[in-house]
Amino acid sequence: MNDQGMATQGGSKRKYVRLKATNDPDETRADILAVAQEQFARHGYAGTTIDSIAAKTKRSKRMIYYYFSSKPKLYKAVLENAYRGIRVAEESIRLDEDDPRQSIKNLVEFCFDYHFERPSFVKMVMGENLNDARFVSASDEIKNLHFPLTQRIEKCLRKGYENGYFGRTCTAVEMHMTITALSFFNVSNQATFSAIFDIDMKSPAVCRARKQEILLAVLGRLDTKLDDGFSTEYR
Amino acid sequence: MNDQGMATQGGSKRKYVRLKATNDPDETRADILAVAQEQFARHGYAGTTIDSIAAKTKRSKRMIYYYFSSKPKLYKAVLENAYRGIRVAEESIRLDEDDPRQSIKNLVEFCFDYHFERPSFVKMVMGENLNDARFVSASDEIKNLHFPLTQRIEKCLRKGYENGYFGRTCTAVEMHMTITALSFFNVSNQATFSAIFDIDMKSPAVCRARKQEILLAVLGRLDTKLDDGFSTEYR
DNA sequence: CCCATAATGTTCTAGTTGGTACATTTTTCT
DNA sequence: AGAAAAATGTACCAACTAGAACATTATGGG
Repeated sequence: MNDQGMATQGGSKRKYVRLKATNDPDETRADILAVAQEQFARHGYAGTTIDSIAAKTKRSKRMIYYYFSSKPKLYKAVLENAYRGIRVAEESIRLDEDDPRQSIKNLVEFCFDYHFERPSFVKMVMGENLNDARFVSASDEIKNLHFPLTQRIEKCLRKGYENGYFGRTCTAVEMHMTITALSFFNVSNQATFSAIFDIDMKSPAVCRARKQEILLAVLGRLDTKLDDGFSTEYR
Repeated sequence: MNDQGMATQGGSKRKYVRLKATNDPDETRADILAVAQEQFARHGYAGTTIDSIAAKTKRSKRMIYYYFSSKPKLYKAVLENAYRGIRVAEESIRLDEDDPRQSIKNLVEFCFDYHFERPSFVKMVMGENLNDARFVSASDEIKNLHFPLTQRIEKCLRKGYENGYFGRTCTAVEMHMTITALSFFNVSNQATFSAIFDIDMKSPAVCRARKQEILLAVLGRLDTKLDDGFSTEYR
């Protein structure tokens, strides 16, 4: 792989990429990053030791400091990499279907699947929240990554409301939060929920049912007219 | 406080409770437990040091080992205490209203508020999930605490469906999961969401709107008939 | 009032962990 | 080929941490 001598996606600025891989900084960086994500996700920031990362790496501990300088900087690199992943993936969601309900369905399906298939991303985000989002707050890159999606959702919601597909509407951020919450929780709290209610939330059947459930709640939110005889205002 | 010489709620088995509080095991235990919950919630299991707990306690580190033997046992005590708290509180939710939609509303409101007001409980649960629910799985007490609520929810859902209040129904566990997910996420991911979308999710206005949003989704789920022209089956 | 015991304080240690100093090999450029 | 620079390996340390050893005080029954 990468034996064409072409530039790699990594941050290396060398003119010519070496063909032999005895010393391979890009590979080393990527290796460290992948192992670090796995470890930080599983054991949290404090629970992860640089030694444990190094042990699972093809290179030595020295390399972690060589490329990432310190534990917090390594963590930050992992986190930004993770957020970049979901934001890029979101671009491919189809939100311009003729029937906006189909767009919302696409959104739910993407969100559910993305989280379900990437538990270590979910755990990274959980870790950040336990840490009061210290690293997310400090990263301009992460904070500037979300605008596109909410704007597209807003467009979709407006279309659905104006064309009479949705009886109600809500803000794009609220919609995004609802869908994300349901998709996220399905993974983030899988361990305790599975243990307490004695179900296997990873099984295809349960997973399928849950996805359908989420879709019903989300579409129900946009569709319902329950004003008849029951006020939803809080007393 | 507790100057009547009556038995305290703690595990002490002394016949007579001391009136002076120079040595006060119940108080010491409770103090340690509260501080420990706060610390474990904020910094996770690995991130919390016994020394840091001791420093915030009125007593010394020695007492932590005196009453709780080890770090994992202290953690387990904190966790069981936290779960006991919510299960007991759940008993007071009114789920037998004439209008089952009101029951569901009560449930949503309770769940939302309980989590919102107890971020450290939420964080404990997050920590457990990051740890693959190791302690929850090992605690029979926690696992046997949930039955009452789901049974009551099921009764409420059946009544609502049979009496025509709900156009659809679902299992009690699904309903519980949906409501919990939305309420839980609102707290668990507050930090990253607030940072990324630049909103203050702790403000009363945002909080109120969010609660309403959740209620609409949940009731919408039970109410909607969207079979007209749009199938929710996955293709 | 005295003593067994419960409750608390102080000091130390063995093991870990983030990070560094120093040494060595590999690659690139001329 | 040979020197400079990049990449990697090894050995080590200072700080921290869970827990234990040892010492002391407070309490309540007789």
